[in-house]
Amino acid sequence: MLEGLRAAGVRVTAARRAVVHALVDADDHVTADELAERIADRQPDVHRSTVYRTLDALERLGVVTHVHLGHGRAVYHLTDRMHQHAVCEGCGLVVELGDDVLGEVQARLERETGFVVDPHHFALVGRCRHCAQRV
Amino acid sequence: MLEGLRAAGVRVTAARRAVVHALVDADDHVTADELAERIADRQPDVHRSTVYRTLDALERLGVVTHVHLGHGRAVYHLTDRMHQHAVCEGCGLVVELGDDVLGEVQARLERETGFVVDPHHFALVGRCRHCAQRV
DNA sequence: TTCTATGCAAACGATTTGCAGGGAG
DNA sequence: CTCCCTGCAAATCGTTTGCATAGAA
Repeated sequence: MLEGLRAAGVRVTAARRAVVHALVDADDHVTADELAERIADRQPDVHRSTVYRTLDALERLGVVTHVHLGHGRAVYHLTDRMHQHAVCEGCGLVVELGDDVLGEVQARLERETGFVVDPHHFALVGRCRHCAQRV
Repeated sequence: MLEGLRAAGVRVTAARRAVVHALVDADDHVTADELAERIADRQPDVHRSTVYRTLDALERLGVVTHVHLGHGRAVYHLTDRMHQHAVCEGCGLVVELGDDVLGEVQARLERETGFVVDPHHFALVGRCRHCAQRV
């Protein structure tokens, strides 16, 4: 992957190596800040803004994708680990969904209105099994 | 509606009257800032924060609902004009959808995982007919 | 009179940007 | 040697909050 960067004319630096490693190590659903914290354990001088800029660069290369889980917080993951998300507004639980949950809806919407839904960029929101009961 | 406020133990003030009128007059999908601007035409001393606080109060009473249309901007509308939204990430176009678009998906998700989707709080994102073509 | 609602300014959280210096190629 | 990348500080955007006062009931 780092070689891929170099091939794309992007420079490979210590900060970028750190971001890539942190991403590979991460269980999914990491925020930029969480990544920055984890990186700071070993490289305290990697600045938050660099993490953002690196994530941005990786995203433009197509190897990283971000998802909005609701108010504010966006999470990042490797593109090849792509899947859809549902977020509980009660407890914040993130449910991973198959890539096809919206299949029929997407198809019908496109056929009828021409609108092409991007099911990955924003999570579905709602209430998980537990929180749904105590509303 | 204003009487409803009074009945709920909430005070009816000039600012609140203005917000309610602006909401009623508005074609859907108004941001808090847009409301504040429109109100400022006639009552320049109604502060943005008051608009936010009033919308919040109206929302707690159940007569107003807000929807997140993507990055940042939230839009408000009267609860009885409720419907689902799809937003184009290319041009910002807001498509109004019936209340049932996600019906099957919602049902299946709840049956299989217990997750109850709230299809109103966040819009579906994607690309409208026109923007979908030039990607 | 009482206590909620308001204006103002300042704080907020997540992210972005301008700048001058540092380091990859 | 050239430019991209970085750290830092400051700016941004949408929204919220603390405060002392105006005003609804």
